Amino acid sequence: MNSTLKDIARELGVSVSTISRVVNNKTYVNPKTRKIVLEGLKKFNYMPNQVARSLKKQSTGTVGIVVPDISENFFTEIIKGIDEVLGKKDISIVLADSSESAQKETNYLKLLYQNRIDALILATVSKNHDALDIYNSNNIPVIFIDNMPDNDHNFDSVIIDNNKASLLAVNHLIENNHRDIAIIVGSPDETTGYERLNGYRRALEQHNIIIDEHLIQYGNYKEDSGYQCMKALIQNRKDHPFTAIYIGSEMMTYGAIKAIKEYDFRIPEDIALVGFDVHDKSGLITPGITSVRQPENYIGKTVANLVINRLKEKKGNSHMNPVYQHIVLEPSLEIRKSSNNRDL
Amino acid sequence: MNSTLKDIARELGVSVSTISRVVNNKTYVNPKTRKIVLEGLKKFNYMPNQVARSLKKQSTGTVGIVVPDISENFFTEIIKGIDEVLGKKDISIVLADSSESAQKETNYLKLLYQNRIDALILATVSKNHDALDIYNSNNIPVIFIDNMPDNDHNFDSVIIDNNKASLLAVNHLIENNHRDIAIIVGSPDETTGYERLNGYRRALEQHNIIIDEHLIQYGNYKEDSGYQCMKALIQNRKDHPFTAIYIGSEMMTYGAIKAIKEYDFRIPEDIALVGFDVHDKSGLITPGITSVRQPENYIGKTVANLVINRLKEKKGNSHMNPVYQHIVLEPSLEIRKSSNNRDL
DNA sequence: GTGAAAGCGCTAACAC
DNA sequence: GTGTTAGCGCTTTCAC
Repeated sequence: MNSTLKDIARELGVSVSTISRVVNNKTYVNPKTRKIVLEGLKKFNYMPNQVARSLKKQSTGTVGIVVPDISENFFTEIIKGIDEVLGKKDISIVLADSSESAQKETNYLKLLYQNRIDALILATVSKNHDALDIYNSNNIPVIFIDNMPDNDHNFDSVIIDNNKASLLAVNHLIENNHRDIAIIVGSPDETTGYERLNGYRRALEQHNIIIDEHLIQYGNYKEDSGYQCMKALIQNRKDHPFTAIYIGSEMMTYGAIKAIKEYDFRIPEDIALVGFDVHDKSGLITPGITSVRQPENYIGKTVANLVINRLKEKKGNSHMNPVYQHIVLEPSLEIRKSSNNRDL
Repeated sequence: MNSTLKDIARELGVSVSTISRVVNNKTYVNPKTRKIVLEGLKKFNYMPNQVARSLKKQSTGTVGIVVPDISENFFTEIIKGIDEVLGKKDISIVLADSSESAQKETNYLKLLYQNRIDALILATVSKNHDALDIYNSNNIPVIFIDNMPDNDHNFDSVIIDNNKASLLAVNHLIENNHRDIAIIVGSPDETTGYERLNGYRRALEQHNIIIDEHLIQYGNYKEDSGYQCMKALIQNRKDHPFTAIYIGSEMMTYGAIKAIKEYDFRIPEDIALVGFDVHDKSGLITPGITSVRQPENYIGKTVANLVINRLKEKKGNSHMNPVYQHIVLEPSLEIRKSSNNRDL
């Protein structure tokens, strides 16, 4: 069995507080006793009980992360970035996967609160954030990534400029002589859907292209919805023709391509394509897919530093700086074969 | 601020223990007081402090998972399987990424112990498991996945039959008329390396093919090592010719293909290829890669059920059943274009 | 059926 | 420089 401070204190004939002092080496301890204690700790292989510590200190040294899907590279790369920074500060991470379910997300928010995480990083899929009230009222920092919350902004956030992301994508297609450009995008209830659609509209308007609302399809980020949306577009092609498509997520991109292939259209010759967040770890995806990319690692590091600052503030004043930070990072466009038919 | 049992007790004029009773609804409580208490709990939006609970109960309801790389689909799919089962039992998961570093792994084992996880699921990259002694002596179940520990087997495990995996892969190549088959495999210090190499040898021996030791390359599971190993094989090709290659991990497979392409060899015409754990989420990898596949979701669920059983045992006897379980699951072979040149 | 009280393992005043 | 003690929030035994 594991020994506690009390056990060791009894054994060594010193008080618990003395041992606690050398374990945490804060106050000065007589070098002689310190040595005795250190040997005792080693002998008993003392491992502090973090649970007891957390209870006493009212802080667990843990931050919670909730994402919709840990098998998406986009999220795992962010998590790694976060981990790189927080690990150095001895802050542990508790990771939860909401499986794109608002209900599960809410449950996790409660669960994590009960576990008294020191801060929360949230890639929300929900419109309702009442579960965050308890974080607010207990002064626990919450930082949004990927998606912003609906109404009030009592939280920090780190996202990319989704509007600009779409401008990059659509302008690129326009430069490649496309004017009839369709889009498959997430629900406008989420900022990632709303802002990306916005950018699409703006790009077209800037080039005086009249927007055909039939070329706009709303998906749910999953592969099958990309497939279904693409099918719908293709079936309407007679009345609402298009030569290019812009798709707002990785899995929907793969689904859409599946549909395109089923109808024997060629990419990019018949349909030029720009995706979003496409990670080709294999380097073998054919055709290479032009895609909007986000700086995942940097997002992760930025979020982590924000967390650290918030935690530092809290230790100081006891009240957080009420000015919330909304950090907006730059997306980029990775150009591959799928969009390039300038030579036709 | 958050209210505690004490706060609410004072407010309602009942004792702390009564409230605790209705919160956990174990003992019978007078329906009238129960009602009063329930209303009070709602009014104050009571959220139990899991830290205090854990300290008192000497159990956190949390299991730790340590994997070498959360961006590998192999691991995230396992984690999802685990989560599906444990989530239903209200057991939370703490996830740690050791980044393929034995040092980091050891640190996490200590950290997780200090956080008093109730059980540990470990995909080890280390040869030294001294850090697990403390788990052993405190009766905390440890379950290995993917790799087995070096010497003693005081732990449960859930792995696939790696030997058989190689038989599937190599026999398939032999059936496609290959006899000079190279291999890139993980370090023989790990069971995933050792057993996969073993199976490779056995398959060749069973077909009376003399093994050319020069065709055996040891990598470290990362992409670049696949690339380097493949390059080495190609450069020795004059003296040690081969027409097919079997590669023991996903990222090494991609690295190896990169090298093959650099030398302008064709797959499968010049070099037929079988990979391991290749996940093609896009469905667009060209050529399609024949690969050994593991039942990740099922592995996850199996591990989770083992955890649950161990925890149940512990609650009962206080001593765990000393018979350790080593569950071995079946790999399968997913056949695609990369290995198929039977028609040549 | 309910309350009082001990105690999980630790930290941090406060005394000396 | 070190020990004593209270208490973090909770569960659970033991009285009544």
